[in-house]
Amino acid sequence: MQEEKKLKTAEIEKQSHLEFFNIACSVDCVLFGYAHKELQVLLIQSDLAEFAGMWSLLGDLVQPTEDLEAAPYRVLNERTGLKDIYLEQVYTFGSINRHPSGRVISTAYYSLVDMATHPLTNTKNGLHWHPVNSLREMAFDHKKILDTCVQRLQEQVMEHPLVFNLLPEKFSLRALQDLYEAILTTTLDRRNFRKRMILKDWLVDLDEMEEDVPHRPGKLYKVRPQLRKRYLKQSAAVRNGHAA
Amino acid sequence: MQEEKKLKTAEIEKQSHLEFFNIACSVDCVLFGYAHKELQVLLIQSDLAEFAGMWSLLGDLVQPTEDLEAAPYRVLNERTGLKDIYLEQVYTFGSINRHPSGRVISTAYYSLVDMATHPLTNTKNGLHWHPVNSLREMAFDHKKILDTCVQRLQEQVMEHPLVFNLLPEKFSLRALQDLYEAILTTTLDRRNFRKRMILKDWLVDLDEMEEDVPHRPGKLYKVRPQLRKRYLKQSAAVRNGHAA
DNA sequence: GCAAAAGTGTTAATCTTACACCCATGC
DNA sequence: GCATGGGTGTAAGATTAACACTTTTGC
Repeated sequence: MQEEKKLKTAEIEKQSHLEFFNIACSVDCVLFGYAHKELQVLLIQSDLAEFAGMWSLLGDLVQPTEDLEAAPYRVLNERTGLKDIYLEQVYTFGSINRHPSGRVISTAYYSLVDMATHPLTNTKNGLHWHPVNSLREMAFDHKKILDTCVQRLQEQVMEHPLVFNLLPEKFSLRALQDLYEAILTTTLDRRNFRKRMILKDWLVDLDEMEEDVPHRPGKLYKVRPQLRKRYLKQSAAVRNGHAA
Repeated sequence: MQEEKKLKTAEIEKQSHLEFFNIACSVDCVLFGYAHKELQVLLIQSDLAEFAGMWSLLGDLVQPTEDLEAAPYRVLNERTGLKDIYLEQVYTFGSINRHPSGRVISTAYYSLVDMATHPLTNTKNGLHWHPVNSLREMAFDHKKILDTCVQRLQEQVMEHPLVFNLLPEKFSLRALQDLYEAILTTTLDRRNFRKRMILKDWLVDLDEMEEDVPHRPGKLYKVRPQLRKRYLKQSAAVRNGHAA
């Protein structure tokens, strides 16, 4: 008993000097896409035996020479080629045993990525888009991270013009509403939705119509250019200035 | 040029193996108190030469053997003796140069602490309560952290029954309103404030009156006991269950 | 002309804000 | 009785939610 206590103390003593820096910091990116009227998330196969066959988010260790907030931009860029789009920090996960091969604290970010204009450049390690709502189990605590990010996205999406990266440049209000319904997993009243969007003043009426639709064509809109700067493909300068 | 590149590559190579774990993780706690009708924050003198004479938040490195979220509870407990009260993670700060003596990534938490019933047990290193609104400069990036936490507190405070730790068990609506005004740094309409509080159903009318006031005494209220459990002094079990 | 989706307005309910007078107490 | 803050209600405005019919196109 006494012996055991002494050992423990010694161990803690040792750790307090050598192992404080034995915690690694990583980022995990929840990259949301949109296809087939469903919200998608970019996943990769876990390379750990413990999680064989399970999907994981895109993550990487934070480099000693990069700002924490630069790390998810790097991951995003490495995986999709995208450089300067909206990324939001959501939460930091740090349970002792969340990573089987060591102590890793991970900060989660989410972003919205246009799957259509940024096709994956490779499918190594099973990199692929997966419908968010058909995911049950994931590697690490990534299901929890994903859920937290989906919730945050849902909270933000009505207040901020985030979603326009997920649509082509020209889109109909119906397409926009479909997207919102996919994100919020509800149905929305068409008239109220249109009123709200008009009120928000995020859209520019293009005076163009849908073509080749088997019904009455809808008007086409685009997002106001200023908003594109702020939330979508934006300059590095703006991005850095935005960091909280 | 070529030489330099080679060196850099070698350096990065080295870092990728040895120095990934050379990033330390810490937590910084923004402990809010309330006195003299002002929001206060618990500060300590910075022990670094770089920040001589400046105040800093209470922080500590995350132990290798504790969950990230356990760390702020430990810091809180070490400084105030409080064990189980509401702590919310706010944001993680990780600029390369935020800490002069090494790479430290810090996750910020805030909490609300009753200064009256939990007086400081020591004033070592200048530990003291400081009015939030008279702080200009702080050590590290702690002013930014503080500002972020104040903002989060302001966002949360009307939606959640957070503030009752900052008042005695029995309080008048006026005292409650003073507190809200201190937190939000606005004035509030008395009638509308009272209506809102009644609507929220957070309070129990004690059928008692203020005493020894030089004017008409007000009714006394307490917070509903269930809410005390959820947000205030709560059991460790509840706390652990609450972690996001 | 039929199927399919676009487009459009009004009403009721709710919530938010602004605002003024009488009341109870200590001195 | 006077100074101080306690206590109360109402009306206007803004926001949100519910709801149905006509129009345009492709086939």
